Amino acid sequence: MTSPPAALVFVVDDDPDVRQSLTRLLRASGFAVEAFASVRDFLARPAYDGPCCLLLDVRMPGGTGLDLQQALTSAGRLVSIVFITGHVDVRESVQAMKGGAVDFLTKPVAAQELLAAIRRAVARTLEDRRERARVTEIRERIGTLTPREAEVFALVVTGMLNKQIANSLGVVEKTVKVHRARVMQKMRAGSVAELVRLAGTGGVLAARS
Amino acid sequence: MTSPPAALVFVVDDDPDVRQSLTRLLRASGFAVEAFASVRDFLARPAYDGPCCLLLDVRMPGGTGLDLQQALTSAGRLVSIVFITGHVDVRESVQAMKGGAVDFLTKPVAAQELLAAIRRAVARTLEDRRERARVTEIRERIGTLTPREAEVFALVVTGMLNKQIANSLGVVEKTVKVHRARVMQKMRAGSVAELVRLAGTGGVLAARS
DNA sequence: ACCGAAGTTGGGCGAAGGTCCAATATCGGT
DNA sequence: ACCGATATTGGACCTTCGCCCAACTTCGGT
Repeated sequence: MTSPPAALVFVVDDDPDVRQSLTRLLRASGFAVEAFASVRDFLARPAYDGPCCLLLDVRMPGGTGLDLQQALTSAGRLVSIVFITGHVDVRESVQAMKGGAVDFLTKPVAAQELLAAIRRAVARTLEDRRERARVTEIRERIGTLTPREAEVFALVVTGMLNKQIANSLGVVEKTVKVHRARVMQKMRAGSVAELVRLAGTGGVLAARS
Repeated sequence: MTSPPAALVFVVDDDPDVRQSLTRLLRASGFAVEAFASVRDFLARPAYDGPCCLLLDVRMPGGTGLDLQQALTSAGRLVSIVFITGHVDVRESVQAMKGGAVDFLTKPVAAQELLAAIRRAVARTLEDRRERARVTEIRERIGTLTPREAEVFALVVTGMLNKQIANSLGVVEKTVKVHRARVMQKMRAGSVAELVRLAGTGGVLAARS
């Protein structure tokens, strides 16, 4: 479709012929491709942070695709996965899907089906990473708050008035104002509404008042 | 575990023997069970809003389990599903999992595995329904807002000041105050923070200021 | 023609929030 | 012992908000 490579697809399969044909198909469809013969080889490659996805054989000597899926999840490496398998094993497919796989296809794979799955996987990778980037950004801002500021922050997003917060913390209202102002600065919030939203996506859950 | 039935499990399978044995197993484990021979029979039963889940055979004459899954989703009937199948079909399992199934088991099923899946399904049913109930409640409150109030509502959760909202709507600040007060009443929000959270779970997405 | 809901505007008052100014005490690290 | 970060408090000033009172217009249904 597009002239420049739409995304990078990592193909991991122990069968050279399969790698060959998958690579050809994907390249013909405008994707960049890097093929690996084993999970080990793939993990040796430095993480890629552009648009990409993983096309993964399930059963391979020296580390299965499901293991790799687990490993990537644990390591926090967000790469959406499309599985391909030559063996008919429902248990494996279910585990893969539970683990967040985008799709789980059986050989022989219809080209259109594969390409559609790949595109969805690339899109999901991007979306997941965007989301995580947002959360990380907010968490970092929260990290710059002093303990006291963090307390005030948590109470402000609860909807408490400065006076109430002051009572709750055992200090004077004026002090709360100072902390509050600093919180707004550090969190780069222009309003309480924004602050509440930041708290939400940042994981600072406000208890019901 | 518990003496009173923990939950109601709907078993749908065309094989009488399977229904029999599943029913026996589940009852022995403290679940209440209702068994049906077909999708049609199950759909004839009025919806149950207590803790429950669906134990569903995939292939049956007169409507497959996957069809039922689709139908329930479309109808907005939240019942988590555990599939059981006698046929090894990866495509079916993947579709089921994509459709939100809790698990997809193959015959013969290990009792412990089945029970664990059932418990997870019941828990998810409850959780999903609680979540939907919350959203519905909030949507209903939003529904009581007049058009103008809804506009003010949307702008307030953006973090705009009354004065800015007034300019944006071409009215005087005083008017905005009136609408705003009514919004707080109708939405039963005690603070802007609460209002923002209500807007979030209610689907009123505040554009970035 | 009448009535109620919705939208609008007015005044005034007290509470709350934001922003300047400046000051003090404590604690940990240099 | 000194310094910077943190936490604390004070005052003054202005803005903003929430809530009380009341009033007017428009629109749609009875």
